[in-house]
Amino acid sequence: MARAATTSDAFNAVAEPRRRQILSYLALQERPVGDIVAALSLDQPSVSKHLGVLRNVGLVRVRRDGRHKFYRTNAEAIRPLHEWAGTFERFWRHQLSRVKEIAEEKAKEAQSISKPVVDPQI
Amino acid sequence: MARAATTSDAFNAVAEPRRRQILSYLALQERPVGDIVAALSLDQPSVSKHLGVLRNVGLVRVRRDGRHKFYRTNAEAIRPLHEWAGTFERFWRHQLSRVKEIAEEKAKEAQSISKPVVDPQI
DNA sequence: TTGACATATTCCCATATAAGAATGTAATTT
DNA sequence: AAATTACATTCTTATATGGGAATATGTCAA
Repeated sequence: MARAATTSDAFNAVAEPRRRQILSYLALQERPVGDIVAALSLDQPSVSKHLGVLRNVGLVRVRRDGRHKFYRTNAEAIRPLHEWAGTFERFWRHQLSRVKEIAEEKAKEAQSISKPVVDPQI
Repeated sequence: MARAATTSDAFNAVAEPRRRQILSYLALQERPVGDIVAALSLDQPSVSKHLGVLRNVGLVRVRRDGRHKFYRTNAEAIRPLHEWAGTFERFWRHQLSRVKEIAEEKAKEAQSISKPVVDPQI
């Protein structure tokens, strides 16, 4: 079996850096394809293809106006990703506090070496 | 150019569902490879390969003990993902409030139809 | 040393990419 | 209708994948 399609879910879709750029660009305001091309200096077909992937997984929405198509990011679709990553938050907090503890222990050691047994308070 | 390597960053690495499972499993406690194989019912070579990818991008750490290797997830490495997704939080909040507004407007309409012009307060 | 156990690596294969180039399609203007 | 503008699709190509099977490596035990 090969790698899962980029269109299989939001996780695969946002693995591509340009698609993340596009999402950020379209989060603030809807934009026609040409603006994305200009703003991110990518080729037009490339942008259309990336937008196709993003549309497929619901990460962007389109609105047509004459010969322009306005795309905007559908932030809701990014939420599952945020939530999945969020389930690890308590773990990285623990890790951080362990790192802190160790750092503090080391600092203490260093202190007791440089200042042998003089004036423990302060 | 082909798709970026799964080992190019955390985004690509976690795009694979089994690797996300492994990360969740190893978040609570370090585990030898055999436990992962049993818990997720995957083939051992498959697990080793996934662990290789995760190790490459710093998503897991290893400790050897005799002929066992204990893996644990390095939650810190998931943080950038959480933070990137988090930059869209205010947008999905806005979207939600818009949806709410619309729902409330509709409810109001429905109400004014069923209760024509009777007692607007309350 | 031999053997058993735990994990890693290699090879093969079907599949999917992303970029680039070229072409297609749809809507608008002249 | 012809030309133009704005996007989308198709084709090719180099490259990477994940699973399965087989094999290699490393560590301990008898």
